[in-house]
Amino acid sequence: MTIDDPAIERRFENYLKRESLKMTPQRRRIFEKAFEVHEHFSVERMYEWLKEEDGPAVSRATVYRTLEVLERGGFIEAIETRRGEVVYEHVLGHAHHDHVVCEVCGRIEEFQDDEIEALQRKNAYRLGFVMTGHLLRLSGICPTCVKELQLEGTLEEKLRELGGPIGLLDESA
Amino acid sequence: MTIDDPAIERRFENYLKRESLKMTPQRRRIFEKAFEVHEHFSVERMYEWLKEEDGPAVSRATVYRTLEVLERGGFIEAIETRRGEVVYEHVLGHAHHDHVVCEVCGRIEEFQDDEIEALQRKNAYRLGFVMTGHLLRLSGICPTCVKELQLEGTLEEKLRELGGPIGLLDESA
DNA sequence: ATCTCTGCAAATTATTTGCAATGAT
DNA sequence: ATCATTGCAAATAATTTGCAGAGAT
Repeated sequence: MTIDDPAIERRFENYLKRESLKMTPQRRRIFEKAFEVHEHFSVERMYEWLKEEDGPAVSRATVYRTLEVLERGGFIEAIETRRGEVVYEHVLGHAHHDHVVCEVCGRIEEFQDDEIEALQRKNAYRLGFVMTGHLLRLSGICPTCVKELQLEGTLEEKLRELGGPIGLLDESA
Repeated sequence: MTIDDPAIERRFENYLKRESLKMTPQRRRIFEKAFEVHEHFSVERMYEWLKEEDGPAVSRATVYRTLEVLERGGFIEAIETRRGEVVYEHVLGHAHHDHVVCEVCGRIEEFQDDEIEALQRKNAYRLGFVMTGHLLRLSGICPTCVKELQLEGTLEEKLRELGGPIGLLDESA
């Protein structure tokens, strides 16, 4: 673990205690890995990591179960990349942020915008909702891919290949 | 179909032609149903609707395949409700909008905010991305559910039951 | 006539679950 | 000692796919 280690791990222990859950070697390994890496990870990747490195074995089922615990506790967050793909990232208590995902290479960047947050709350409130959370994910093409695509053809062609919505655009047959 | 029928259906036909796809009775049924209903629907629900009503039979596989075509064409949009649940809604060429989903009952409301859209674009641009789309989904508790929950207990208790992140909140053991 | 679609059933993929043994408090 | 957790393998659930026959242009 790289940042804030003992503090955050103690919180995890406290959390478990408070919820009458137990600290096990498996949970510790998963927790530590989640905070050690600085990438987004899927269930499968976490499972692979732990299998490669040595330490108490961790089954896939346990990874699923533990990530769920971590998510409930607010230690990690799930991000849905595109339909079907779920990746996680740890939360360090640092300010919340949202993501921009590159449609081409999958690269994920983060950003944070208080104005957007405020406007979201305003809109929920206007509809009578108590807002409890949000998911904001921008899709786009990252600087690197934009450059590459421009070498090969027009951006529009490429967007088309990516399966963009083009049915509503033209009136002509 | 209720709104703008012939026009939108002709667009669909054009789209198919342009992509060398064929108009089949199955595709027509699915398309028309998608624009007839004013609800969000899942693959399964669409399948059930078509099975109940009469007309040319449509298999589940075809529903999957056709909804994908419709999505690519921009005729419908997929919304991911919560992890795993995907529902669709038709697009009428009307302004884009986002959603607020009730955590308790699943009710979905829509809103639209140009300021948010502009800020999104700004953030993507700042990171060097060409923005191609976005997904914004607020979670919350709808007016009805808020009322019900207040009858039974504190909102906080209930949020806790819903599995809110509570691990990072308190420092104390 | 040609090339796409459809339905079916099998295959895949992702995730969940029952249960007996193990381990944490 | 008690009660939660683990691993396994079986069970689910959701979606995809191969293929032969049917259908659209």
